[in-house]
Amino acid sequence: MDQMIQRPRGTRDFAPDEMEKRRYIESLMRKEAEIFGFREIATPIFEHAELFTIKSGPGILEEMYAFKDKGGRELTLRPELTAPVMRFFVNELTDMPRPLKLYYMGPCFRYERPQSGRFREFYQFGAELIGAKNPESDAEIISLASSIMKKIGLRDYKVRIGHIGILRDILRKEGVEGENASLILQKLDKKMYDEARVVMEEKGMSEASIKEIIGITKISGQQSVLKELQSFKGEAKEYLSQVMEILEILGIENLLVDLGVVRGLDYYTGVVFEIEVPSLGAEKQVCGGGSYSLAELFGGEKVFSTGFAIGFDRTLIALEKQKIEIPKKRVDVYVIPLTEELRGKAFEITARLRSNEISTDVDLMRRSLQKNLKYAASIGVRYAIILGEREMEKNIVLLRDMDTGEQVPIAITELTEWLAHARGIAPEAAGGDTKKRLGGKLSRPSDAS
RNA sequence: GCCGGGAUGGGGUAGUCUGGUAUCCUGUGGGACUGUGGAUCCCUAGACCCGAGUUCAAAUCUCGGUCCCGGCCCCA
Repeated sequence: MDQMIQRPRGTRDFAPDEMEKRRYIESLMRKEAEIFGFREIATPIFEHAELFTIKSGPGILEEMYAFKDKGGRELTLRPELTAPVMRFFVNELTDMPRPLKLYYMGPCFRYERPQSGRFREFYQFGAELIGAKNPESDAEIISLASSIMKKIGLRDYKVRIGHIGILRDILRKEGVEGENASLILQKLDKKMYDEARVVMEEKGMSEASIKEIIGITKISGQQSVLKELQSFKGEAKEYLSQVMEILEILGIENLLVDLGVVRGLDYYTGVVFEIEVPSLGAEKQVCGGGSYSLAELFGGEKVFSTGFAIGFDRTLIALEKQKIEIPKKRVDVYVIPLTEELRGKAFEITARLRSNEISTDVDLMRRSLQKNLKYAASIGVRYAIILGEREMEKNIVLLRDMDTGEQVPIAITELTEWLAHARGIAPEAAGGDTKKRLGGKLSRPSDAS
């Protein structure tokens, strides 16, 4: 016991109940992405560290699981998925028809201090739409992200949409670009207006522009707030209006224009958005995205893209807080032989049911009937099949409905067919009247999955 | 990197202040029970996060570490 090996800090094990829930939510996300015409891709768990330092600077090495392999290569476990996807695109997918609509799901790793909704190994679900730069593409991406949230049953989420170009344009007019602009945007993102003001003054910006910028970042509300931007009539404003219009036509809910959404990253070029669940507290952001231009950083031509990444674990926490119901998976049948001699018969029946896609468990502990029934109940099986010598002489078994306790004899030859009906599986060998024959004898659960 | 709260069988807990044989619930395995109580009763196994120190004696006190929870910093 003392020598038990602990799981590394910030990682998790997932028990069957939890995996069932995770896979279920994941499948809803995938399904939605595919309904939108996105196709799945996967990239390696580790990459050259350079892939990420190019984009974010050498400072992030501190926050990555970076290591040298036996060939002396500087590698790292991937801290996110946008860069790998763009590398993949530049390397091998540039000749695919545009726009490319890709989605992905997988583990990422960051060497950070774990806290609520924050782990060292965490999962991201994301999508990228590559090769288009127009309002409808941004709307498509935002639409997918919010549709996923809706589909999985999340309530109380807000989609905050901004446009980083509006702020960048004003800064550019004042001659502030690159690093300096990023510094200011970072402060604004955290709503540290006083500090942002100090920096802007240092960079020699006019009082009017400073006031305007701070004013703009505070603008948030329905689409109509865009009208408040009267003094500013840039392309960006028009672009954002169009995005909002399309989203409205698409019927997307919980939208909020919020020009304070900044995302302090250099490569974001236009529309940026976040989805947050306020009840989550400090780690309330469950999704972030926007349009960007990264391909040229990895040696490709300049290609505009737009995408998002959902923090899968946080999203799950949000769903758990609102006590969402996940359909429970059940094993259909548990086969119990009453004597040693019947064990072979039990496996025979088990194999036949399994080959007909009826999920079947069989006694592997040589337990008594009572213990077996108890076990069957505790694992939540739907039907128990009891094999006894008396019935076997007549080639029948006892079929027990574990929910109701009802028990009926049934011919072995009819077992598969009957269960297939009860489960809602279309039986191969038609025989549709079997259902009619036996239908009244056992109540059939309505939640057949 | 910083601040706070924690860690006792698989899960949940009592005991810790005030040092002395570790409590209860639940779950696991088995039995009563050899063909039908998913009930009941019984039995078995199973823990003081790790290391050092103080002490006749440490789950308990001291120090160091690990991990968990929450909050900062950060969040590509």
